[in-house]
Amino acid sequence: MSIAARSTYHHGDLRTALVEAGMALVREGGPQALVLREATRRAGVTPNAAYRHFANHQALFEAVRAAVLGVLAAAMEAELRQAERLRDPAERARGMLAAVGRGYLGFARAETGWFRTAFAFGVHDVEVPADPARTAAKGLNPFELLGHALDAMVHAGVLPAERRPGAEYLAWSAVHGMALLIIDGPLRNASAEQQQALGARLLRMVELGL
Amino acid sequence: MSIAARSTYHHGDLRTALVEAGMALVREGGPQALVLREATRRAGVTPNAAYRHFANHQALFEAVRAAVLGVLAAAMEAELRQAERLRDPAERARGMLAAVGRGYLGFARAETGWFRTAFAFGVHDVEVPADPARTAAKGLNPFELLGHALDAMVHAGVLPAERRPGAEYLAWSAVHGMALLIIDGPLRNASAEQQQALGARLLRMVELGL
DNA sequence: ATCCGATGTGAACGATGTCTACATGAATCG
DNA sequence: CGATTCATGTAGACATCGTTCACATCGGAT
Repeated sequence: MSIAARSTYHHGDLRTALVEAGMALVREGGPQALVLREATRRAGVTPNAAYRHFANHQALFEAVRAAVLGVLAAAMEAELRQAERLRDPAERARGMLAAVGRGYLGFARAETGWFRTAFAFGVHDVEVPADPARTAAKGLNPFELLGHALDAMVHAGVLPAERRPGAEYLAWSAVHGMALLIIDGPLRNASAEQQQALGARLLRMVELGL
Repeated sequence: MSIAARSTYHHGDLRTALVEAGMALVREGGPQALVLREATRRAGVTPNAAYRHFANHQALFEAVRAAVLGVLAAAMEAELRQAERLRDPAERARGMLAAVGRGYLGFARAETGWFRTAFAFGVHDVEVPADPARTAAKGLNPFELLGHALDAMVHAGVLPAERRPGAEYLAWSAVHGMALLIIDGPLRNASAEQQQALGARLLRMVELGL
């Protein structure tokens, strides 16, 4: 449905075809790899056709980023579901925070190109992606998932309520920063075990220091 | 020395002229704003002249980044010098860690374009910049300054020695992540007071959780 | 004084984002 | 059912960018 030459004059659903081509480009190569002309090429269409669906390159990029954020959210939710099985409420709440962090870091390591794209030049507002198919049931974005975990911690008495406001920024800072150190920074050559160990230690630091 | 048309055929010191032009470009506009041809234009020189000093665009970019890292290190050292005045060793060690973090976050807020450039697509190895004039006496890079502060904490008994190894990654993660949230993320619209308060709280979290 | 290596110039190529004008065809409406 | 309209795609062009190849110019070593 992407590279194939099309018989009909109209494409059918060029918009999503372009976004999907963009996601493929960006998956390896990161944000720089999103070149409008190549995306149209893969969709079997003239470069200008893209302008019927996106105002410019940046608009296409934002659409791709939104889709990528949906994938990230799904990865985080997958981890969350495991933690939610824990019986003890305090244990579960702590597990949820760790799960959110693990999902985030794991995604950064496994899908570097996508991760870089998701946060290229800023986290922005982390909008919920428009495509509901790619989003999990609740439709929460990564940031909201983190808030969810923190709420659970307060509810379970693991985190004092007065420290709840703003806590997502502290936790997110730590995890996001480590993700960058891992994919591009001094930890990029560390073994997977070392990376995971440091990640776990970071999450303990956050939990302790919050 | 930059825009001026030159009378001599040879420029004199085109290499540093290009780096300085690049720094100006990147200061506003961030990494994307470093366009080779514009840098040569500002140096009053033909585009190809750049290739006598840099293998390609990326090489020029790396040179600019190195210079920017030097400025960042200087900003951090300025903050450090204030903390080093404290008498009580424990107090001083803790103050040094906070100073390093403050310098980092302050630089990110004050020089967004430069900060983005310094860490565009990865922290890499954070090399010491080649230009000694821009570097402070010790010639330490940002990462080493952080290690310095942590060493002081161990020495002062504020940080258990067994937790020292790897601690720079945890601290850097937190501070770097928050810097990104501030310049591009959900905290970009927060007031300077809120940003500073969150920064201070983050640093307390790190100190406590390390 | 002469040569030569370092440095800068000139013209060109392919690629990219984007603009303006034109072509096509599916849906709407008489 | 046929004409028209409007969303969608095409054609061609432009400015800009990074980069290459051949040539020009100069300053310092011989």
